[in-house]
Amino acid sequence: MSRAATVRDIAREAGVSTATVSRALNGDPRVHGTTASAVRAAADRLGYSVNRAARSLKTRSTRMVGVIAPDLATDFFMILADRLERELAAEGYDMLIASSRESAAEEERLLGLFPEHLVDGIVAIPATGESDHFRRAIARGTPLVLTDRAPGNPGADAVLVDNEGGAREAVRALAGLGYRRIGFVGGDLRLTTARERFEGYRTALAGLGIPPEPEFERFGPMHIDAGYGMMDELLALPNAPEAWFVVNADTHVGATNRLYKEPPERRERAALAAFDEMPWSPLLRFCRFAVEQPVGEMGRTAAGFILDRIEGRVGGRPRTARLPTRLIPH
Amino acid sequence: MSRAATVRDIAREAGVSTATVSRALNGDPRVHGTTASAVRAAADRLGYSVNRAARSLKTRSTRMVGVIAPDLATDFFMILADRLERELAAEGYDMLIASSRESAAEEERLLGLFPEHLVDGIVAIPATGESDHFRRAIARGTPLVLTDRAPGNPGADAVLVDNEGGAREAVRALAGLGYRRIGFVGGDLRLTTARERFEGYRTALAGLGIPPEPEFERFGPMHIDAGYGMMDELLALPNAPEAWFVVNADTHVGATNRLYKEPPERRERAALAAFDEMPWSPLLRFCRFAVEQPVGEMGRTAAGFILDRIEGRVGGRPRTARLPTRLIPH
DNA sequence: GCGGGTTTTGTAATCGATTACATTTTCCTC
DNA sequence: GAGGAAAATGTAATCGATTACAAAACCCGC
Repeated sequence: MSRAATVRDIAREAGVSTATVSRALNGDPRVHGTTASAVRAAADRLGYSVNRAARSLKTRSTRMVGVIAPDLATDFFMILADRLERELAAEGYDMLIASSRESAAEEERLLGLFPEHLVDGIVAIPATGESDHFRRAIARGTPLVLTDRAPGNPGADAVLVDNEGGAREAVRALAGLGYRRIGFVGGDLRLTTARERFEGYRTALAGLGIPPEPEFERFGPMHIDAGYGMMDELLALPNAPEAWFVVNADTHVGATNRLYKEPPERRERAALAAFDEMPWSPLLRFCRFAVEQPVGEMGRTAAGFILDRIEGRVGGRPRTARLPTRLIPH
Repeated sequence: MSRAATVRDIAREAGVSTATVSRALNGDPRVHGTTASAVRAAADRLGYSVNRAARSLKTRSTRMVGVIAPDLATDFFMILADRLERELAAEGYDMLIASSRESAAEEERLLGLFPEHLVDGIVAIPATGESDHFRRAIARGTPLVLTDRAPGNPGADAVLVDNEGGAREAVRALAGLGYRRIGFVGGDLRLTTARERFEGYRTALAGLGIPPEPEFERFGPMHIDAGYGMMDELLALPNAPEAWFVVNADTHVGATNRLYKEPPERRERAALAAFDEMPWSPLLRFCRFAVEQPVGEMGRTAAGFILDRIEGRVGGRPRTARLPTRLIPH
């Protein structure tokens, strides 16, 4: 392929200056209608497409928002990204996603890579409990919104859900079915989501007058295998729980998988309540309740926050939204 | 925030020229070790980070690969993206994802947006049966690799799976359980995946001496709701199938959901075989077989193809990889 | 301490689009 | 048709990093 056409080429082709070309193509009302059409025609003829590197070098804006997610294959993150994308598209912004692969170091690298004139702002789903790199990014002036998790207090806008309340409700609902021995299949307590859901679990038990039983509380990475493993340990206890609160969708799958291996009489009585309502949640045998997160609302709020930052509509004080969950019986 | 530091600032700070700064920061062996350290120190002191717009304007390369997926919330696409990302990261490339929202028009827009000096090449999962815009992108010189689906024959490299064989095997396996009345819960035949899987279904029946029954064959968008609807229609037939081949993970969820609503005696005998092995597939009640796609291998192959194109290691003739699936009994 | 090679560093052009400022053209009104 | 405001266009600087080419510094043996 030959060299791509530039404004210069169009200027020559249309017999005008590069200034006029640039203005015509960007819809500047100052160029005469006739000239504008001629320029557009020339651009079409040459198959012109703008060089964004050059443009953003000059304008310092890209109209793109970057999203950093810990993992591309985790449903919840991508559903959130999907909702966010719709909102941003409606405002004329494009969205780019990159994965931090659950690593704070990689996250920091992306936090540096993205602003280097690739995106105007960043929406991140923090990968770990680390927060210093977020603080540094903000100090550098990067418009930043955290979603789902908010480690430390890096002074960024944040869009969160009421994890504590959601978990509390779910555990209460299990108790409402008559269960007293309720296990906790949890996540790494350094993650705010995992910690808050654990607090909800504890609070619910306290409210029900059930003393906490440390043996019933398991923690691990919020993945399928860990869910399986934690359920395995809980089932091995001499006086095992019969109902479980499960911290998210992945652990839910793992825990369910493990339960399937139990003898029928034990399975019969098993009941789960899990965070995250997924399309397949109602199909999982033991799932009695799911805590639905307001993903659409989260996307909408995050889009609003980041656009406000980018377009400078809002001052230094960080905003936090804490959205309610909804308990869904299955 | 004040203006970000530039090579100029570093040059002043370190008492050298911008050329030396650039060379030092890019590890050019021609700069003296002592000078290089001094430059790096100055850069650190000023909190320098390169302006990629400026760099790629000059170098015409970004070491980034763009991925266009029809939908961010579809597991299979994101798992594929995840595997691809790992491969690219290993080669020092970053990956950016954007969603075409199942629209050829949006796909075309991204196909134009991405190369404008944002990425060096594109890996796309085509959204529709359209292929002209892919052809045009290639004509423009954009390094492009198609995955999963390959509409038309746009002359791009493609990484595909043996959809026909996978579906054939799955239907045979259902027949092996004794079923003769096997329904097809399918997808839009304009998509190569849907079409090839349908061919596999037909071929399997033919091989088994079972005459095709058009009433048993349903087509629609490959989504949960459509899966539910198609299953609904199939169950309403006077002499309904008792086993079903389901075209992908989403329709699988929908179809299963619908089956749950059937009276126990009918559910008892129901059996499904579905394309896509997901973590939760073994947990779905009626799923007897899943066709696993070699996602890791697809990512690896796609990464190899696109990097070969970007780095000009391969000529004009497009390459196609057709990878085998694996039947998994549940 | 001088010629010739090797390192190391510097100067200035360049990538392509945007835009401040300057200039020309158009269009009224009197 | 002169004068002046408004509209349209042009000139050239600019964004920040890279790099071709030029120049300087250093090292060596004799």
